[in-house]
Amino acid sequence: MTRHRVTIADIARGCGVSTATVSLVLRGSPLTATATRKKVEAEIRRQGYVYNRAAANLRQRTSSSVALVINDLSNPYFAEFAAGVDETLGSRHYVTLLGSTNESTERQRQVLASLIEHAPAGIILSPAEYSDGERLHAIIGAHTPVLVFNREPPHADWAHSHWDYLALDNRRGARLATEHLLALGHRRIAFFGGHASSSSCSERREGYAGAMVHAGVEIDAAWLVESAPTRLAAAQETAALFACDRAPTAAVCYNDAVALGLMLGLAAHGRRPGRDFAVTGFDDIPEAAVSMPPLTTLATDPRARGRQAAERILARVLAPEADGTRCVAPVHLVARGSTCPPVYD
Amino acid sequence: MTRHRVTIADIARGCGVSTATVSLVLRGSPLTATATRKKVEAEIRRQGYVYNRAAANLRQRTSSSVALVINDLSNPYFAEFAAGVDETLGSRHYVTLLGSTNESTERQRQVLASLIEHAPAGIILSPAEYSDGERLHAIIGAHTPVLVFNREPPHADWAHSHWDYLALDNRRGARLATEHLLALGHRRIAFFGGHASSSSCSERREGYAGAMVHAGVEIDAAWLVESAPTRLAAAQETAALFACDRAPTAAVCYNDAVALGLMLGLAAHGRRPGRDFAVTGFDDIPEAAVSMPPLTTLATDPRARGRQAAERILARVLAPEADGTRCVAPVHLVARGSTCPPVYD
DNA sequence: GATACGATTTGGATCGTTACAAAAATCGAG
DNA sequence: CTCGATTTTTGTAACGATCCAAATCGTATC
Repeated sequence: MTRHRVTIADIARGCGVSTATVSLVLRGSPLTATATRKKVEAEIRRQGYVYNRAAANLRQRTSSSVALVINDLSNPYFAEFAAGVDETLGSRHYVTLLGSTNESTERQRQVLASLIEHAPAGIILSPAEYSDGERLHAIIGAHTPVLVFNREPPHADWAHSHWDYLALDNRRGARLATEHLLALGHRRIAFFGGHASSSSCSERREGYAGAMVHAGVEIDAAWLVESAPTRLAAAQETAALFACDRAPTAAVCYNDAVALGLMLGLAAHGRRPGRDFAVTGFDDIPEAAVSMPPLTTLATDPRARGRQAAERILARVLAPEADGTRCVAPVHLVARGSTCPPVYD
Repeated sequence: MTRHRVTIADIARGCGVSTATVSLVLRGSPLTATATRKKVEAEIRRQGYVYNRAAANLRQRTSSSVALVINDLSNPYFAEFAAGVDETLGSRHYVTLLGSTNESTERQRQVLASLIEHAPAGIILSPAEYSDGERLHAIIGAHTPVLVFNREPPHADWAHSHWDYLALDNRRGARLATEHLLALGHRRIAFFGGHASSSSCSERREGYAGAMVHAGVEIDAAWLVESAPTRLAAAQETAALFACDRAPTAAVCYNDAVALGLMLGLAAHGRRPGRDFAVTGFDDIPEAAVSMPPLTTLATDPRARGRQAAERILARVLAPEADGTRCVAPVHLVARGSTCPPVYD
């Protein structure tokens, strides 16, 4: 256990060739004679040599890692995203450097500073809430390609940076959900949950408002309810929906967690979601399909988003000078039991 | 963007000192005069230098990373575990190398081989199902400390290896759940879900059987039902419970996913969990608290387990020669609405 | 003003690998 | 056999940091 790590020098010595030759064999170069290659490979197995990629990266001024910084790993949506990222990076022989920030910008700063010292080829960043674009630039610098996922931090000067952006089609998703409810006959539709200051929430609100305006329905200010994007916070805000005169008969929720929380809250208020109140979510987390009632929501396929993010950052690594691109991933409505025609009190 | 990476040589040149001095400043050595330190620090900021930890690690023959290999990242339980690991590693200035295997031993082999080339200081491994201990040893070799989490692969020669092991107290957990049901008056109690070949499932079955025997209740073979440990598979196996004469009135489930699946399946069979059939889970995933009815289960605090795993692997890195240790983490019963007294048909 | 001693600074070798240019080995043709 | 053209192989200088021994700098002491 104490023996030093086996190096190519040990292999070279062990079978009477130079380190350069061993290196060629390791990289499968066609420059080596078959006989020597066989000999070297045998010695490698005999001594249990393992390649030191860090040394190779240093010499070649390359990197074989990509950093993945996630704001909330305990959210199944992001966990699934991370799995997708790792899947694609792994298949391209990159390794994933993980950092989770728990939605703390301070921790995000530390995590990024630490990861950058490992010289990742690129960074996939799902920013913590309230992140600031300028500040992120200052921490990361201009040398590492970045793909920002999901949220758009304010003050990010996209025009002049080379950062890429990947997000969901929040507007269209919320519009689809709203149109679905309108088609069922609802007119008093709330937009429930999320922090309006976040880009994803405001985009979803825009989609919702767009559909309402298009249908000629005026939005009552009391129908816009904020909450932290968690189940618990959402459940606690339920009462706010019924505080006004023209109480809504349906709600477009910020995401599935909020929708599930709202359904719990409704039960506590004696209303049955899917029977006398309609609810939609956003994300289609696994739980949505099996909740009671099953949740009508917008599928976003986080694992596919993860794969996509990995593809894009690797593409960017190969073409660092290209302008930053913005990509909006499609979402599609999955209608389930949580939506029903309106029932008025 | 094309400019080469700034190195300590650039800093040294930029303020007329040697690279050795810059290195001392970077490491906060007390050997440097205050004036030069100030000068060097200013130059570092001016040029936007970032430390290259890979180069330092190479020279020092150290490592500042720990590999985390997870069998199923999309399972919230493991995602939470990963978040705990990363939290502790980050606070100790280590970086997490992530690898997810999706329960495939083949992918696990690739992932481990790739991660080892990055010379992690240690590996935290939650093995894919059907992993083999000997094979894992062959892939990883004897030089990297390993902490195995959650599952115990067969053929692992713990006595002679230095590998550590961290698991949940599966036996006690299942015993607590079973005793809880017995105390409610149940006698016909099933053990539902999981693959009996896995170590965690067989341990839980032992705990269940122990409690039953202790209470003087004989177990009907028809009460032992296997299923893949997913919600869907569990829901589909529900019928198997009611195929026998003496149908059970309660079930101890392999884990929460299985329990939630069973509750769905029960509803489809016209039985109401928590009213006329009692169900317990294992893990206490966030969803358990908010399902309908809320699930009685065993809390294992996966984030704390993650922190614990990180602590232990770092301790092992400092003392590589010590014997491998086995540690069993406590679990505790959380009684909720899914358990009720028995109702016979 | 020479000496000594602690406080700072520094050249140069080194970690494990690869790039490059040049050397050595091999081979077929004349 | 010799010669030129291929194949193979190899010495050596990097990559960016750190270690170590030795050099340099003050400045207090006699």
